[in-house]
Amino acid sequence: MSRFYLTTAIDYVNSRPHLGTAYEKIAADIIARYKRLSGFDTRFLMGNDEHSQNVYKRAVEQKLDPLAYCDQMEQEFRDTWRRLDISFDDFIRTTEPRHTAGVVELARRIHDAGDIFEGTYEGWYCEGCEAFKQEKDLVGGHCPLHPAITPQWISEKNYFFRLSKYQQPLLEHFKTHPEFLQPDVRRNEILRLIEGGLEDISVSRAGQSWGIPLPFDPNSVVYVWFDALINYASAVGLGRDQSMFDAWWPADLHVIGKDITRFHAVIWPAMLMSARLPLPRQVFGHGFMTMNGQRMSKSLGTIVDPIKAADRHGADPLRLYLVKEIAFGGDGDFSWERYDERYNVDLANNLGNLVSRVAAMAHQYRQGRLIPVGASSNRLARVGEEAAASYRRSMDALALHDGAAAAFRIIDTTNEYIAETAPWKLAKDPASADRLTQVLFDAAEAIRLAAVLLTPMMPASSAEILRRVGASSDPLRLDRDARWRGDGERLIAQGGPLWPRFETPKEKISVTENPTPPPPAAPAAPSATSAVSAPGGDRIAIDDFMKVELRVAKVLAAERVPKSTRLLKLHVDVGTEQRTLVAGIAESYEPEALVGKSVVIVFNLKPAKLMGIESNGMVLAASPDGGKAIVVTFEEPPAPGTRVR
RNA sequence: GCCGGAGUAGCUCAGUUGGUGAGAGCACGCGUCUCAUAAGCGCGGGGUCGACGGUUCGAAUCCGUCCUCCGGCACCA
Repeated sequence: MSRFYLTTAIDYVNSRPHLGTAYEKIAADIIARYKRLSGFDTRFLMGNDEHSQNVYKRAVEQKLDPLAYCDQMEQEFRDTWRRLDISFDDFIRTTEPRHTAGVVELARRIHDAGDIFEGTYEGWYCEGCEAFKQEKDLVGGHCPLHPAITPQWISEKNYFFRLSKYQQPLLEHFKTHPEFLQPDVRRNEILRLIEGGLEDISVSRAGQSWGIPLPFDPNSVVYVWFDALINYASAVGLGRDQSMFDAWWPADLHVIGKDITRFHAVIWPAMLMSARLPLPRQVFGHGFMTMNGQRMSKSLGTIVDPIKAADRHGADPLRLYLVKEIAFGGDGDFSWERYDERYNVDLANNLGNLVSRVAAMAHQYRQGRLIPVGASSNRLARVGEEAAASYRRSMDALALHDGAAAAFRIIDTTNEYIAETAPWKLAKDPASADRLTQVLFDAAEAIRLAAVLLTPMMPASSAEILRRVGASSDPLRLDRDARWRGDGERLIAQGGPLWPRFETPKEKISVTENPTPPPPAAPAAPSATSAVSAPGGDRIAIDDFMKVELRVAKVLAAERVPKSTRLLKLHVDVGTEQRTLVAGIAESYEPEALVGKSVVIVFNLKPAKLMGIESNGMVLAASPDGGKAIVVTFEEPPAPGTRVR
């Protein structure tokens, strides 16, 4: 039997999975289930990425051993995936010994190939800014912001991977394998990036303990990205079980988010080329999920909890909504309103109701037994066969949304067919007895066929529908079960509504009230003008707010960040000290215009590096949709350092 | 700023190599059946196909310019 090995990205464990993460797993799961249905011996891998400094820090914050913290997170992830009915065959964690074995093996191979070299990461370091400085940024050998401090020349030993060497081989591979990276938008972007030249990349970190030690220098650990990519190979036995590895490698498909395309379509294949291992057959970079048109972000409250979403109507309705609404590869939007709407239309009104009415008539007129007495309806059989063929074409091309739509064409046609044939009229005329039996049989058969096609999207619901129309649901095979079947007896089972209609309250959305009923509080559809409409049911306590320390800061100096269009580097006085911070306001403010102004900053924000500059704080500014930032200032500036609340 | 993609009905989108009077689903309105989950089915309103020029017998479709949005380079603090 031919095999199919597919993977999703492994997830950082520094927060619980949100709907965007879940979307990727659901899509991959639908592909995996489709492949099984198509008769492939399928292996579906997922996992967690644990060797990140952020994970380490998060664990330390919670006073946990990093591994214990990761164990805890693994449970959270597994719980979510179970709730969403994700049928992974294997789940790998980068802290497992089997992964280490794979990393060691691959690192050794690349090292043996001469593609790892020792280098130093070095530069001028300004203690005042706590950042490395470019030579060109220094004025007379000193940092312009700290003329009194002499910058230090610091260097750190690192190992580098000779990525540059693989520019041509990668271009060649892209040329000969147009399917390697999909969709095409992604492919073109990456092609241009490769054409623009590749730089060697650092693959190790010195002086850290959280990570996998390099086999040829135990004082360094493998850089987290290099480490993470290898999971796809270590999970199928690289460096540990050669026969298993031979059986499953190369992977047929890596399903990933578009943000990490470079790693999967450039670095990863180059690593494999260096190690003389076959390349994965395809990388698919899916789009992002937005919530009511806005990027999912914690601070905006636009994170959707996949478990809450599944609890609202069920895991299957959620899966169907995501895959049918969003063209696979493109970005997609989630809104509770739209989710409810699709649930009612597709499932309650069309599919669910169709199952109910056919079952009811089969029982009312034929005691639940349907035996075909003549030829099937030409129309239904033809639409069914056509839809099944189009479904397979779409699914093979990973056009999952089209696949789902094809299945629903059968359902729509069956509803039309019932209206046309009007079985309740046939039932009144004894002369039409055979005709009635056949009509009901055909309707049941059409439902069966649609349910088979929908199995990857809605595994549990499809099984229940198949049971109700008297068809078997275990080991389904597309080549056998996705054909119109005009023979055989059907014992129809009745049951309650598969998906009760969901009634949305009629009153219009208001800003203060919780607009939508129970499960998750559905934020009112915000107009395009307000980016900050707080979800009514998701307020924070005063204590939460008090964690944020806002203070008045006076701008002492400001300059543009080189090569950046949006960033300004500010040097500010916060009363007790002076700080450097970076703000994304260069599009609306000239640096000179800010000097001397008093602004509000988040004082107790963790430092972050932007364009190589460490930013110690964040300037508050309004961010109108599509407009330019407006910094919060004062008519009468208080003394620097004054607390704002 | 550079590169790429997109702008079609209130919303989400389809529209193959230019050619019958511009489509689908949802939402809305009307009608209708009664098997069914106030579901189904039928009909309908509504669009200067982003703007302006050009090529052509003919342009949503090809070309140019511009506007807006999105994405990547490259940065959400």
